[in-house]
Amino acid sequence: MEELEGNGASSVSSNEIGEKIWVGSHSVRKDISYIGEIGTVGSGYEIAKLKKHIGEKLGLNVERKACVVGLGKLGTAILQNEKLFSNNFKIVAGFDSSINKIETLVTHIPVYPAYDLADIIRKQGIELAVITVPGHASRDIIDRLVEGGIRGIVNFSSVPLHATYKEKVYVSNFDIAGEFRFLSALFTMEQQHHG
Amino acid sequence: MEELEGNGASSVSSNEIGEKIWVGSHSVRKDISYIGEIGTVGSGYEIAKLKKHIGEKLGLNVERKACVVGLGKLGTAILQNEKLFSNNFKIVAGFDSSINKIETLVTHIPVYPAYDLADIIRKQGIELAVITVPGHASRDIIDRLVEGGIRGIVNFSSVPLHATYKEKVYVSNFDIAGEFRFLSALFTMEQQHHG
DNA sequence: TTTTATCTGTGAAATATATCACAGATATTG
DNA sequence: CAATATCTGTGATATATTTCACAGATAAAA
Ligand SMILES: NC(=O)c1ccc[n+]([C@@H]2O[C@H](COP(=O)([O-])OP(=O)(O)OC[C@H]3O[C@@H](n4cnc5c(N)ncnc54)[C@H](O)[C@@H]3O)[C@@H](O)[C@H]2O)c1
Ligand SMILES: NC(=O)c1ccc[n+]([C@@H]2O[C@H](COP(=O)([O-])OP(=O)(O)OC[C@H]3O[C@@H](n4cnc5c(N)ncnc54)[C@H](O)[C@@H]3O)[C@@H](O)[C@H]2O)c1
Repeated sequence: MEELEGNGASSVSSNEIGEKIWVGSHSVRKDISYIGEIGTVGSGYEIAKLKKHIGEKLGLNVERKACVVGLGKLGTAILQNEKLFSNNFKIVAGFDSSINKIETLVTHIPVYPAYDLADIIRKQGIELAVITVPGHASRDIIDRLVEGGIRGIVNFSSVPLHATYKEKVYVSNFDIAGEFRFLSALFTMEQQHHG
Repeated sequence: MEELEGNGASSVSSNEIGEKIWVGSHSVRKDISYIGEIGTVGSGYEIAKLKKHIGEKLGLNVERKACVVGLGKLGTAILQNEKLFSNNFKIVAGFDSSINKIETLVTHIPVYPAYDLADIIRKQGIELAVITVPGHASRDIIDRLVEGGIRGIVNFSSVPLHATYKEKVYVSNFDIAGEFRFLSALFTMEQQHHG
């Protein structure tokens, strides 16, 4: 979108969108239609209008606060990469159980001891978290995140986490080793089908 | 599985598996049945046998080589975390375009300049790659990985990559910001449905 | 052995998702 | 203005995935 706007275009067709994201124009139209009739027959979708509508429906226009739990190698890499986050997500806190880590880490983002987790999340209204603690600690961490009222979690620890639907907390598991297994399975199955 | 074996159990029912991974016992049975009839009515699945069968069908018993492209913060975190990888995945190489990075990085895993990418992958038979270069470079990197005969890619760069089906290369995109957007969308939609 | 409990494998039914096809509205061209 | 090209929104169709229900096999108990 930004790319197209940069090129001076002010509207875009379902076909163009489809090509960009590798899906059929049918699907693009159908998906967009779920959030309302906002296209113009003959010319397509007005980009600014489309972005506004999607943003409103999906709550992407409001700024949301995020935190990182577990400031090891991976956690600090993410913490220090806030430029990666689009302007509606802000990492406002880091947590670790090791006081040593907290005291030695140099970053302009406030870092706290992990026992304050639930409290700080609640007080600051943090809605999103990235978990980068060792696997054995992740179960405990998610419980406390939920206790603090977290809404969404990206879990990098090697043990897959399931948030209970009842508590309305959504979690995505990012597991490199698991993904490697999945990818291997894909291409071995392909080979077994004779390739 | 290992957990259950540790407890002395030698077989497991679809029900028990389902509880562990939060899916219905129906689904467990159906999925397992796709790779053959290996269960025993009345007592369930013999764990050792089950693991062997799944491993063979999905190619998880053979050791596969992996590499990391882009040795920045994120890339080195992954490179230095090889304990994270189960014993059938081995990171055998790292790549970066900056000679400086390559020379200063301390690790026991060999690191190479990025222009050798395709060659080294082919010669060493590397099948899997993790991309952790800045977004603008990822398109080029994937082309060269494919050229070198890569089979699977986990892409951390912020631009989503699609491997062409024709070339039979599978890619998974791990995008934290994107996942945050997705999670936000989930819980805002829930709120709009009145919660 | 007989009875009862357990558990798999799978056809069938129910859902969900993706794809298609086209009426009808707008834009563009001459 | 008329004719043609473009493009959306959506009902209908097709495909895929989940869930269900149960026959029939094995194990355990009596
Ligand atoms: N750091 C994170 O937490 C994080 C999280 C999610 C995604 N990402 C994404 O991962 C990527 C890397 O993040 P980072 O924080 O490690 O950045 P970084 O700048 O620390 O590292 C990037 C590395 O890639 C190397 N590089 C650049 N061009 C290259 C090329 N053509 N070939 C080979 N190597 C090349 C650079 O020399 C550098 O070492 C970015 O796209 C970022 O958006 C980062
Ligand atoms: N490093 C990677 O590339 C990578 C990739 C994928 C997944 N992971 C997973 O991410 C997790 C972290 O990886 P890492 O390499 O950063 O490990 P790490 O050991 O460098 O960091 C773990 C950090 O978590 C902290 N911690 C431990 N228990 C805690 C608790 N109860 N509360 C708060 N903080 C606690 C530790 O003090 C440490 O700083 C691991 O589960 C790993 O399997 C890592």
